[in-house]
Amino acid sequence: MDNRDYARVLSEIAALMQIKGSNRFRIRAFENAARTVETQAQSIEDLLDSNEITDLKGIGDSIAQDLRQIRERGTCDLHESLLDDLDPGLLVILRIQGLGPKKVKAIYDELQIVEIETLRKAAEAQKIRELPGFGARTEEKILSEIERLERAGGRIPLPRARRIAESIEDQLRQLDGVQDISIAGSLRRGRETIGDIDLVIATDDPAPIHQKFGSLTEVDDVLVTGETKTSVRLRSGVQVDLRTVKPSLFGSALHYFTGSKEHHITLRTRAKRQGLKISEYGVFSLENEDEPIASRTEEEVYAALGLDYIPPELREDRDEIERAENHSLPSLVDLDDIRGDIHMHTTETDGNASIQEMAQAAAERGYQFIAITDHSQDVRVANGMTPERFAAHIEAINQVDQQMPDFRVLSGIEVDILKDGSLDMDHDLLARCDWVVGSIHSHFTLSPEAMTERLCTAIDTGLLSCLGHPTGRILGGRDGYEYDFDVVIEKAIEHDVAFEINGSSGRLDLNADRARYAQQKGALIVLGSDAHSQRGLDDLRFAVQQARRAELGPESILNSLSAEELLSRVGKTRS
DNA sequence: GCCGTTTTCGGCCCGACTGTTTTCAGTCG
Repeated sequence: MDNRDYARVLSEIAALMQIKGSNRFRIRAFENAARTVETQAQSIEDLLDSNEITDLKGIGDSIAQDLRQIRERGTCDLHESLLDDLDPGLLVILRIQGLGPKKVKAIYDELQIVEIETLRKAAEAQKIRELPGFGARTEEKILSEIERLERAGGRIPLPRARRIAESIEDQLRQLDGVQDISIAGSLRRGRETIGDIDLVIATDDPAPIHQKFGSLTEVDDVLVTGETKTSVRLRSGVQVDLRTVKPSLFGSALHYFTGSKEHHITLRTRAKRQGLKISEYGVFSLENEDEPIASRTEEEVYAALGLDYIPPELREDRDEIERAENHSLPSLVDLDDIRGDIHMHTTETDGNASIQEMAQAAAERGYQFIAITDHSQDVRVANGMTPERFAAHIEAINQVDQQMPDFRVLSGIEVDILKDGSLDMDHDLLARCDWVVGSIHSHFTLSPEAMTERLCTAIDTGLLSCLGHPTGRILGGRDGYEYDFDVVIEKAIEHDVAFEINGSSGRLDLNADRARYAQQKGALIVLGSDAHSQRGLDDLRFAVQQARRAELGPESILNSLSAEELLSRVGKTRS
């Protein structure tokens, strides 16, 4: 079992306890523990073995005991007894927006409904509106939410959400009276998947802005309208929430709507001890709740709390508040620190721009170098290169390099790591080119032992510069392949092979938790866009943002080096 | 159930909006 399996059981316990009406702080304890387990890069089973599990934030003796039982049986006493009382189908029903634990419980108690399909039929037969506390509006909402859930499904990958959000943001920015606007929520924090999009606008005249927002062509349905808040559903199925505030309150509102919820809970608890209160309207002293001490900017909000500014990517209630207090927050990498991109494709394989065009586009973005890394022949769907084609491609890349005086075009390849760990290209050609991304594109379902062996064998060739998309996961698609991360990290360190954070839309791989872990172990980290077009180069910003979530500064990111320095740092054992 | 500048007990964030209500519980973020 991997960490997600443990986290799932803990989340289910929290959700079932909600429906049962248990103590809300006990529920929160399980929610917190689930989050800690899920974002832990180190395996929970190792931590159980070494008795370090209770060192994790939010995991005490009791939950540690539950985790041991989950390892033995896939469940634990508490989980089982909750499921004796309640039905697991209720967890699915709880996902319907507008139905919280109380309403789910009422529907269960009165009508014994535990399945979406039965719920739909009951709603269609107008049985729901007869229940106490329910009405016709709630019943209609349930039906439309069920339909939406089935159409769209859960969360969407960050890059896609970002593009949708920026298009809406651009339109709203043009409106009269908009003094400032920002994307907020989990999108601003760079979470890898997004439930909905949050926008905050500073204005003195909110009414016409809410009205315009509700009538954008992308909007399918207006869900909520108030004086300060409008929620809409786009035709794409994505929900967008807009909040407007007076310009003097923009900072505190943006801070509030950026979250995370957990960051705020800890922050507010701490503030209360200091005799302060925080809301979206600012930081207040308890003596004077009329005038905020700070509200205009996020920097002022944090300063009023005696804290250094905490970047959105770190606001996850890990240890950032303590570190902001004692001035030990890391200084995070920024897109401006990036001097080059080391993973991209051209028309030679499955890209749609030439070497020249990619180099030009990268230079226009202010980069100093790129590596061209087309596929090897095992990836037939991508028109992978034979050794003959690759040899000619190296020549072509070198020619472009010579034509660009202040720019380096490194010759490279994304070579397939085959099932047995051998590399899908002649070794002398791999040794001759500048940069080798080693990636897995086949046989994803080997045993963890075989996969570990496969990766180590590939690294042992001494020919790799980095591992491309090192876990192979697809956001909202397949999970990554499993292997012993610690063993591969060690092997990669031995041969100076970097781990890529791949920024392409569906990947974000390594994810932030793993990247943080690998870097702390001493591994090298490099960012790649995996671009298949000039515009695809912009995806590097998603890799940068995951690196920021991983708490990495420019000194930990190889892309902030010059091409020469970069090459001297990796694959030192390449002969 | 967890945690500790309130430290082994007592506390655990805060406000907007909705829908079903006649003053507020439930939900969401």
